[in-house]
Amino acid sequence: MRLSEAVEWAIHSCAVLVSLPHGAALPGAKLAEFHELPGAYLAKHLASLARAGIVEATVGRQGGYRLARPPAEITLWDIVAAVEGEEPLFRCTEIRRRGPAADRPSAYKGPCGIALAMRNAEAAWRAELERVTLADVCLGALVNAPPASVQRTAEWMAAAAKLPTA
Amino acid sequence: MRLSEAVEWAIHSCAVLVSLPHGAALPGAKLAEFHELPGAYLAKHLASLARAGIVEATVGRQGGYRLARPPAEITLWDIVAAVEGEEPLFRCTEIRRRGPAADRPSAYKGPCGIALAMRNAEAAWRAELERVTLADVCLGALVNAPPASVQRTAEWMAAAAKLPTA
DNA sequence: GTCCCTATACTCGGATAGCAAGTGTCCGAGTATAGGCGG
DNA sequence: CCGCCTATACTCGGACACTTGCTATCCGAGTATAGGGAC
Repeated sequence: MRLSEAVEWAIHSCAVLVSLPHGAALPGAKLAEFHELPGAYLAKHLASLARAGIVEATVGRQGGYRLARPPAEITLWDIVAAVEGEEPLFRCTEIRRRGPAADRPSAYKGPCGIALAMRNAEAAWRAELERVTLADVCLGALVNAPPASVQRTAEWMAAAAKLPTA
Repeated sequence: MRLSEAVEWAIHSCAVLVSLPHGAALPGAKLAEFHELPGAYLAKHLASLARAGIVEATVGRQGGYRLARPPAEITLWDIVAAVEGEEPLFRCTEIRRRGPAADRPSAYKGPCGIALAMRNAEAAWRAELERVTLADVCLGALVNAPPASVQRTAEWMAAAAKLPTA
């Protein structure tokens, strides 16, 4: 079992959008070009991010994507949940209520202990993802990334971004 | 994204094996019958548990499965890892090193911050699963399960288990 | 009665199909701009 | 010269094929037992 590759793409794409000038927009095709990703497929997931209210999409000639909230208010969990869905990793099918030793369904009061434990573990995972914001990862990237890459990113962004009508 | 249904089967099956008399064995077919599971498919995953050293498999007429360790020394993570594999949920493909703004690969010193954050979250998930042992869930089940079900389980087990040659 | 041998019945394990979900792609609906035309 | 209108180019969003991995199944390799026969 593994997370969809699109999760990585979505997080990196959001990180790129952080350095977008306020009010500007960046087309999905440019966003895909920045990481050499398949544009059409990335667009599919950018749409998911838009539905989740993480990014805003504006159509038309000057259109594109921009963050819908400040980076400090977007957590990694928000992005993961938008791309993968909020459904839990573990789904209890209540097999304990089946088989030769099963009692009538109404006799099972509390939830299945195994499902509970799995749910707790998922909650810990989710809590850790909620603790990290987009601002955090961008700050870390800005410190660790090669200076030349930061420079080129700024230049590329200036050329690719669609500035608002001033 | 969701975990394989076999994870639930494996945990419940191990929980059943806890109440097996010491030295006895329970065939995979019986184990499947207890939860009305597809026997052939469950066998596939029981083999995984055996490879991981969680259960022992003995072949032959009196053969079957038994736990390889005391229930208190088997964690939920052990079972999940055995069934799903130890590969991380999130796999970083280093897309930051690609595209127009990328620097030469050797310029990227530390690991990708996003991958690090995802890995931390997974570690929290794993830690929570390692905190819960098979003994824990069985104790909880024994308390919460309907008494009639516990009774029937004991009877069924007495009939299905293959006792060691005394 | 005791021992040995053989046939049997039962076990697990890996190799083989079917299906759902993730992956990848395309085209249509909609909008802000750019240019041409009229006043 | 200025304003309006139209055609254009560009955007996103949802509908359509393809590949990977989970789901399900079967048959073969191997072993402890049970029974029969010989001593």
